[in-house]
Amino acid sequence: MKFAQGTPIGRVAAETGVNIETIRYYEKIGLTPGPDRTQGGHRSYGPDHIDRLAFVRRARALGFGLDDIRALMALSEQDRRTCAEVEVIAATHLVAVRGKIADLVRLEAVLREAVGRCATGDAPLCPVIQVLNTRKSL
Amino acid sequence: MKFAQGTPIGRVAAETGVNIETIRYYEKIGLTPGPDRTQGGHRSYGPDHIDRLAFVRRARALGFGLDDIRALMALSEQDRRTCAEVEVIAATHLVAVRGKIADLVRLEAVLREAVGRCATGDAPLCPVIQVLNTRKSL
DNA sequence: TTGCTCCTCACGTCACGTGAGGTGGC
DNA sequence: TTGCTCCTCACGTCACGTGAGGTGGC
Repeated sequence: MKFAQGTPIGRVAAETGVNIETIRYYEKIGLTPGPDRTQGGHRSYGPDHIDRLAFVRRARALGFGLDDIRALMALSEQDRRTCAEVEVIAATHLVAVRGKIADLVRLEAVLREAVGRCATGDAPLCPVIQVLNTRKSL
Repeated sequence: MKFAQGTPIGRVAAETGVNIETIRYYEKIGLTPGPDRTQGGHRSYGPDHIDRLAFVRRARALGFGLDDIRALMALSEQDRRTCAEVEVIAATHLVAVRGKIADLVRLEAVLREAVGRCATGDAPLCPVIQVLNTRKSL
């Protein structure tokens, strides 16, 4: 009576790359369904659960927020007519990612320049402190 | 007896670009010193306070964490021999910024490619969902 | 006097991670 | 039986933002 047992959470974590506590957190907030339990109360996962967690993990790796992921998971279970909605979510996220890149590239340039002047060592005042004391926008 | 009054928090917020609640938060965690108070208990800022808040704001705009900023502010008040320590903090942060940029650029490429295939409309399955269901690293 | 600004709490946000104290299962 | 894994619950993290309920100051 014990064949086809599910996978325990630790193994799921190792297979999906999602931390054990994070798996429980996703279940708690309703992002992923709660699995069956053993008689002792331990979680017992089936292949579907593992696929879902892997999906969430990849979506997180792509920077999607949990609300977006919730929507993406729902859409992924419907027919391909929903691709338009998926595209909206992904395209919006893409814009956000590009915005973050642009911001960081700007910071990088300012930091690189200031740190570079530190390295030359011939600045009268610390160039980094100077930048932080300079009254100009970003 | 009322000349040389300090600046109220609202004006400080407007001048420095730091939100009122954020100014109070910085004071609460000891990042910035608490200013004098009026008889009614209102905060009254002097030029030094305003300079400090502007410093914090620029450092935050460059992506420094509050602990780094605490250290940078302390160092900025010492002689220029501390530039080496400032440089370490800034250079470490620069490495982190570059790491984030690299991560985001990778995400951007994956998202752009998938969303691009959505736009052509001739994919059998939604390309974004496909990416999320594909078992490969990041 | 109006009403705009300021005050102090406390709780919410985002996506988890950490620890305490206790138990299942090979 | 050992000890590794799992359990729940509560609190911590980061850097704030929001709201409640009340008051100062021109």
